[in-house]
Amino acid sequence: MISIQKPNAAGSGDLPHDDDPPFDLPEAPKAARQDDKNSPSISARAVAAARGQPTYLDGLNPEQRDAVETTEGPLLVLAGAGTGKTRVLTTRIAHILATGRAYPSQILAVTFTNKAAREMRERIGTLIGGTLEGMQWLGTFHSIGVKILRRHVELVGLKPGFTILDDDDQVRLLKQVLEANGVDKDRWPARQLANQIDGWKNRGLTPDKVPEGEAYNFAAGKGALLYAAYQARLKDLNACDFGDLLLECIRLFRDHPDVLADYHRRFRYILVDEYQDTNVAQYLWLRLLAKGSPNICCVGDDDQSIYGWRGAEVDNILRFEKDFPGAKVIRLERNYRSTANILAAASGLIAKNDGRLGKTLFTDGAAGSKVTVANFWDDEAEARAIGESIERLKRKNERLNDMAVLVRASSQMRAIEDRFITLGLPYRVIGGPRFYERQEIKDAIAYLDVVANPANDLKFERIVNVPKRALGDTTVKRVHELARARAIPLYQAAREIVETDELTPRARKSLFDLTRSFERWRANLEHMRHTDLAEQILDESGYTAMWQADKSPQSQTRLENLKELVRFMHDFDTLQGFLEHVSLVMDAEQGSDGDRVSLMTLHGAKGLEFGIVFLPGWEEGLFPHQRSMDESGKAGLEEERRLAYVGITRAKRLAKISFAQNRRTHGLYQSALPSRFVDELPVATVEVVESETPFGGRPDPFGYGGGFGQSRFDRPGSSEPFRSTYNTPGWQRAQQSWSSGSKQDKKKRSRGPLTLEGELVAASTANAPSFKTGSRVRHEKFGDGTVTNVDGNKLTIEFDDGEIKRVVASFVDLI
DNA sequence: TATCGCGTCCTTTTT
DNA sequence: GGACGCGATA
Repeated sequence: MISIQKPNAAGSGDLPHDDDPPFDLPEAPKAARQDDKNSPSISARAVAAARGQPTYLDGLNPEQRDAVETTEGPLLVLAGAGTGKTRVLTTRIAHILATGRAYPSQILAVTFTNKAAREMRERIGTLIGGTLEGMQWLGTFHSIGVKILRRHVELVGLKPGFTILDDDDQVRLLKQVLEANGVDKDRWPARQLANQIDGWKNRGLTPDKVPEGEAYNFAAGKGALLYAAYQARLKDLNACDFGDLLLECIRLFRDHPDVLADYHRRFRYILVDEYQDTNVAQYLWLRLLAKGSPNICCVGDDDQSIYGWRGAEVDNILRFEKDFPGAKVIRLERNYRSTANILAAASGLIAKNDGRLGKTLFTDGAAGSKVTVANFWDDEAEARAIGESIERLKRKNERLNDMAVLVRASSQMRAIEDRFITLGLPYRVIGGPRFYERQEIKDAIAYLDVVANPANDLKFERIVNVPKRALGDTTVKRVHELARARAIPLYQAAREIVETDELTPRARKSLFDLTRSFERWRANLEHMRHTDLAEQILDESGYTAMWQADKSPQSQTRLENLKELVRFMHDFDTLQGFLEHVSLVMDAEQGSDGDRVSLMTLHGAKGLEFGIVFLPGWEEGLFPHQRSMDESGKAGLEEERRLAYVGITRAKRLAKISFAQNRRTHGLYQSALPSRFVDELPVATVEVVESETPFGGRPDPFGYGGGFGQSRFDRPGSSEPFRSTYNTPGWQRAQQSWSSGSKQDKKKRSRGPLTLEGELVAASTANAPSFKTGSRVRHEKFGDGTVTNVDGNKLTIEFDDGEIKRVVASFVDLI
């Protein structure tokens, strides 16, 4: 019995449980293994059922069941969209546990996101009845990577309590590296180098392994050298970036076979979610770990591989059978999510891709409605139509929660959001800047980090002059020089430099005060609750005051976010524990209150499902995106097509595709061609719809739309001249500046289908503040303004930037 | 040192 | 259209 090297004390919160159960526990019951390959007979199941056993297998279809019960040997589960992938994965784990094949701590289960890990944990818990305990190796690639590294810190050349750099830190550090190596940081931006290095790390390349040709991509051949210098700096700082969490593990496993052997003994079963998204480093990591046990089960869908641009290798999944000889492949093709028409549309589209493993989704369900395709004059008309369509559906008792608008690029969101705001349609944006990525949260965390860990130079640099305290570049540079010369952390250098007269008196005083504050806070670390300390730090540093003094409309939200942060810290026992969580789990559940339409990118929609899905912006250049095609050619186009496939398959009942003839891009009004994907949809599954609003554009008979004639969605004969001037761009521009009550506005409202106004008035008068002409109000997005007209629950507001907008009252606050 | 105005660039994004 | 970064200026 070999015991795993004791984890290092610092930063290992999970220490007490870490080594149990011991590895030499009695073998799991052998009898249970006999039915591995063949499903138990009906009578055997009846017997089992009588003993009250595997209810978790109920309701699985034969393929799913096969995937659950084939526990031994390599297994690839090709799970099409909506075929019960997560169910198989979680049931499989429950099965392994229930049949005593392994203890929870002997199962390695990897996901990509914390959310997926969390969900899996919960669902397994439900299956086995209760909370899942002891599955310490269920997590993301990165969180498991850190866990392994923390247990063997000294072997990888790090010290206990090493820090994990976030994006900002990484770029800040690279800037220094560039400067130190005399690289012109205008010509060679740090951001670009960061991407380059991430790319190398994704492919498992250490500085010495970077192909010579590629090393020349950056700064005239200095690429690999800068990469090496960056790694050296990381070691100095006792830090690593996300890529290192895997690379260092790989190095550890290769250099220390004994350590790897320990993990081999430990992990009897390995499960991997979303295998099509793994990159080379993750693949190598898995390969090394899987050498100990053939029981590796990867679940994925080559048709949903949409992260090639960040290093995912579809090839990993395509190659699975070669990599793991004797592998069994199970296809899950029975779809439980979408109607037959939606499935057929998606399948027809994805069939245009080469190099697939190939699956044919089917359903026993109804044919359902055809996928609709509509064409609009421009992006604003498209947004208007979506808004009206949603209102109409809502009146038919559809829940907003069950609808989503999926866009290719976030720049498409603005037009749609604007429309929703005007209509008063509640919506939520998914995947916007997340909580921990917000400036104020990062700043606050930087303060806390420096208190807990004075050697964290990058965080110190982040907040040294935030709020402004007269410590500009020149001062920081001096501190840097001293730190470098003496090989000490910046913070210590700051403390020493204030003892000299190297700085201007003003800077010296200011820096002295700052270091003294940090000393004070650090002294309080011992005897104060970390939440109280956080409040003290935010107050005394002047950080809260900085936002209180800020007059921008978002400052209030920022202050609330800070409060939320402190509230969230209560969930942790120590500051250290909190910081550890934050560095890895940049993720906080956002409130999902109320009935709201979801708005997100197609990438963000992966794994989700909605009854009704709107897919706007299907235009050449936007979708497929030009850049994707320019940079990656056919592979890029195929990835875009997979993205389209992902989009359509999110829909359960209704998928509504649309494209605009004109779109505002980069501030320019440009004409666009329908996406080739539109014409690739199988004709039988599609219904071309007339624009659903009076304003929807038709191909322009006077020649403007000349370029659109090829599409089979242009029906000669049905074209009419503009029925009015409403669909001209000029009209729309004019419309923006109208105040309420104008003739056209009334006309517009009465023409269209009834709006939700009645309902909204009813809903919002309950606790509506009383707005009147002249009221000063604040809008989350548009800022402050003055009410110039009140019309029921709709306000016309002249914002301070001169914009006049009509907004539903519930979107603004009195100030 | 802080701030303003100008030029540049524009997918997707998790850890 | 708008975010960001830089250089000139107060």
